[in-house]
This record gives sequence, C-alpha cells and structure tokens, in this order.
Amino acid sequence: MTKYWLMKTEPTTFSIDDLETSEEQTTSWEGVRNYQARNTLRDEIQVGDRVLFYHSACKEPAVVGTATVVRSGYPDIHAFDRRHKYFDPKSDPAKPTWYMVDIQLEQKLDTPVTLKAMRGQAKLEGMVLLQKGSRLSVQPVKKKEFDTVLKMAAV
DNA sequence: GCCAACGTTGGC
DNA sequence: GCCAACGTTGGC
Repeated sequence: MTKYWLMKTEPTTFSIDDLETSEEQTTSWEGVRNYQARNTLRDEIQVGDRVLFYHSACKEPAVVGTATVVRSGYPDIHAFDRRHKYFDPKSDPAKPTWYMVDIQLEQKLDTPVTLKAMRGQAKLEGMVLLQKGSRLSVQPVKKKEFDTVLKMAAV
C-alpha cells in the first residue's frame, strides 16, 4: 500500500530546482544521519510511495513539490568515502549504518504551501512537521495530510 | 544572529 | 546507566 512521507532539505544544499534538472529528475537521498530517519529509509519506504518535498532553514519554509520513490532503501555509500562530507568512519561496508533511497520529481508546485499556511490549517494539526521541536528530516505523513497539502497548493 | 529543542558523546 | 556538555537543526 502506498505510504506518504515528507523529506526536508535546505534549498542551498539541494533544492526542488536541483531535482528538476537532475538526470531523469531523479536523485539519491543521501546524507541522512539520524537513526530514526535511517530506520524509515531502510525499513519502511517502498517504491511507489509518495513524498512531500520540503524546503527548510530558508526564508520561506514550505512544501515546494512532490516526488515518488523509485528505489527503496540501500546503503549510503558516501558514508564509506573518507573524503566525502557525509563520511562516517563508524559505518562498516559489511554492515552499513546509513541508508538512502532514490526519488523522482512528480510535480513542482506552482504555489508552495508555506509552513505558515500549514500551521493555519486545522486539518493538519497532527502533522509531524508541525509538532514542537520536530527535527526529523524524513517523516511520515498521513494520506489525508498529503491530500490536504496538495489541495492547498491548487488555489 | 538568536535561541529553544533535540540527539549524541563521553566521563564517571 | 546517568547526565552534563556539546553540536546541530531550523524557525523566527
């Protein structure tokens, strides 16, 4: 069954425009270094799942597009590369600590759904993103929440 | 740039 | 195993 997720990225690092201009509009989602998010990437996300693409730590935090999962969890090889910024000496290639998935752009929203707008929407009250101190970079979204966000974009 | 919230590290 | 110190996230 299709599941729904939200993935955060700082647009200065990797934005929706970067995804749009990627080959086949597809990218690997590497560099997640949080165990809870790792578990999600490794164990839960399946091909065909849908993703809200969220820009964080920027002028206007917002959901800016949607993506679909085209490859489920596999080891984050950047953790093994000594010179890479995502290198982690504790990750053993024989038993990787970190995982990634591949996502493909579905649509870039004409109207981003801002964090502010989402906070004003009663239907999104329970959304993980909106909880106090929520820092998870890969987080579950309910179907109803996913649909509500998309509806808000189509104004 | 500030700072609250959170996760991780490491001494004991 | 506790918990203080530290580093990071991310909204404002």
